Amino acid sequence: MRVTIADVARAAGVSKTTVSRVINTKGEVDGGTAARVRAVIASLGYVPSSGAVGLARGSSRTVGMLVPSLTWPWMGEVLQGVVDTVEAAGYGLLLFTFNRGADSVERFTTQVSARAFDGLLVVEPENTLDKIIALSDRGLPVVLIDDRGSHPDEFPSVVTTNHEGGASAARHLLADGRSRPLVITGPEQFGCVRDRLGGFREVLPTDLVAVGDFTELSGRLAVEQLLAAGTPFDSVFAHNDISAAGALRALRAAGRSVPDDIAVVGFDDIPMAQHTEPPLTTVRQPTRRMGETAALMLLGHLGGATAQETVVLPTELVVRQSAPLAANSGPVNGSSASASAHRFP
Amino acid sequence: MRVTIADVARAAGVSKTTVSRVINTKGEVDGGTAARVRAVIASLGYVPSSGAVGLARGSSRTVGMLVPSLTWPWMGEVLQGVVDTVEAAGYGLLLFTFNRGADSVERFTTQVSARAFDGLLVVEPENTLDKIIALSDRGLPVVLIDDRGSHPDEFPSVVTTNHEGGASAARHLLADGRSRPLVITGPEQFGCVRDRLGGFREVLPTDLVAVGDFTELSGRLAVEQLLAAGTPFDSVFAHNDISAAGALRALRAAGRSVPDDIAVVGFDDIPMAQHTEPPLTTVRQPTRRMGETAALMLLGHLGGATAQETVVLPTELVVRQSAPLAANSGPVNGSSASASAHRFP
DNA sequence: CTGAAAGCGCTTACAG
DNA sequence: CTGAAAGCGCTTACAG
Repeated sequence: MRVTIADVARAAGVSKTTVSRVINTKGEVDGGTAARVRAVIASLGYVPSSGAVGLARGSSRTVGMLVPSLTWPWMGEVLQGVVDTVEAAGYGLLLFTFNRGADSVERFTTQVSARAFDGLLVVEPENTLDKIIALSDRGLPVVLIDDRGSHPDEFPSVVTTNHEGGASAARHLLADGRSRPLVITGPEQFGCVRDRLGGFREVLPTDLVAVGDFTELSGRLAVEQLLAAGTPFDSVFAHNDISAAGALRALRAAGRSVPDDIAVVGFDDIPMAQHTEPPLTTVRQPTRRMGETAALMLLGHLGGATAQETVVLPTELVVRQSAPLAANSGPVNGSSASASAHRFP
Repeated sequence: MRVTIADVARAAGVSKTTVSRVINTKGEVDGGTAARVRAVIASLGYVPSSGAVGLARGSSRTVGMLVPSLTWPWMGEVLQGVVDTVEAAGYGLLLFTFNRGADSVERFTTQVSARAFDGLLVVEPENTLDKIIALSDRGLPVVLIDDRGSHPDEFPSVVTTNHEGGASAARHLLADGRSRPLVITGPEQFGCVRDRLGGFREVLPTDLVAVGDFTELSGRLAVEQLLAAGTPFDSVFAHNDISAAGALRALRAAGRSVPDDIAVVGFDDIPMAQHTEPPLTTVRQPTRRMGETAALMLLGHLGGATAQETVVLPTELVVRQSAPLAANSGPVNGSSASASAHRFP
């Protein structure tokens, strides 16, 4: 059935050892012999069995990736960055999710111990950080894509500049003459939420802070409550684009004009941000690059490089109509994110 | 280092064969012996090496999945459906993309031949259908998630009711008293586009057809051109939600009210559809279930079931404000897709 | 009910 | 430059 290294050896009139050397370009092989072996490999369509190679070599040339959910709006970008990098290095990517609770965890841990992969990329372990630490302690190389800013120092991680991102939003609003901002945060326990809020307030102090949960509803309610209370405000900084969309909806329903009455800035720059009404000014997370960087770090580690520390990737303020460059400055081209991007180093 | 089956056998005072039998609950084993072996396995933390098991058994308990891109708005749902199903069956999922052209294809084909996985799930092979067919011919079980309606009969596939989906959009508009619809299609070569258009026109004939390419821009331009030409129309059926969003934007810019002047219906029900202004009535593709179903079909096939034919999953019209149930019937709750869902079998 | 042995398809010292 | 042999960690007839 399957063509094996033995078939190639036989057809080429050499030993399996020599075939192996040709395949892996390891050790000296006579030029003519090598050419002959290669010809046979091509004609037979021989491809080494990854399972056998892995068993013999003790590694699988595969990395695992563990994510809480695949349907979050920015997860696709992270994944794409990871897959591209991993594929380019000739590795495979084994994907796992943690969405069925204890059962998933159990199954996953088993797969790990089975050495189905050589290293692991993790997004947001949340309640499973201890499990991951245990795996890491057992010798599994791990790199964390830390979008929650949990700052564990057990393993290298890739994070973004949440503090500076918050500050950039504040500077933008300040430059636009806004002085009474409402901040709609995510869950308080997240490090990224504290960082974004801290960075924002350092530039533009405010006591109008509504604790949200990253949902559209929480953004809508925050604005509705503030409007109902009659508290004056001239801008909104939401900790993610989804809750910013909720804020936009509440403002529209209340007849407030964005950005004339109220400017709105989000966080993430998910695809939807280009399609809200008006298109959303937002602090872009470099999600794809975070994926690429984490994969590169892990591959480097597998290749023997010494484990790196935390790598910080910069956010980028993307200016669209919900908070243009100057107050009432008219329409801004919002369909091209990079064209209208404003970089803060 | 690693705990092997030999270590377990030694510690339990039995042969590797017996340990293997206990692990796989295969063949008769004395109850006491089995209990002892299990205790040793637990205390040593033994987990079989997946590579070795795969080599010995000739299968990897892993399925591959090949997608053109991970950042498309509905890909996350498909992936989630696949991963959930595959994980529940104790299989691993190896993910591949085709985004670096010939290079990716080459690398991928190699991985396949390396038997890194037992079966393959494919989304939209597009220009690589011949490659996939070749793999299938070589004995690799393949299931296609066919969102483009290319209808190849080389392997089993999961599709959705594009024709009926188009018809349901037309019935909805017709019931709302609309008679002059503009259809904004996707690329003409796609089977799904022909099906959606055909289904729509059977119910609501129209000659206002703009060939788009699934981008926001194409939706915007189609509407702008029709408005500029002064051609009257009272509704829009766009072949995906992105181009529907473009249509919404163009209508808003032109001062046309949606849905009072023009009703708009999209296709897909991507997350963004809930956040457009107004929220979008759309024909929902059961993307997650398509992923689950395809995975189930593949696993069944691997388990020895005879290969199934094409499985067709129904679309579902989700009614939101851009085209409510009756003309000018006022606000519809658009935040809960399923609550406001209208099923067509 | 249990075990010795062969075999899955490779890689890697070791020897020449 | 090349090959015989052991070994990676399992499973599976085969024999008892």
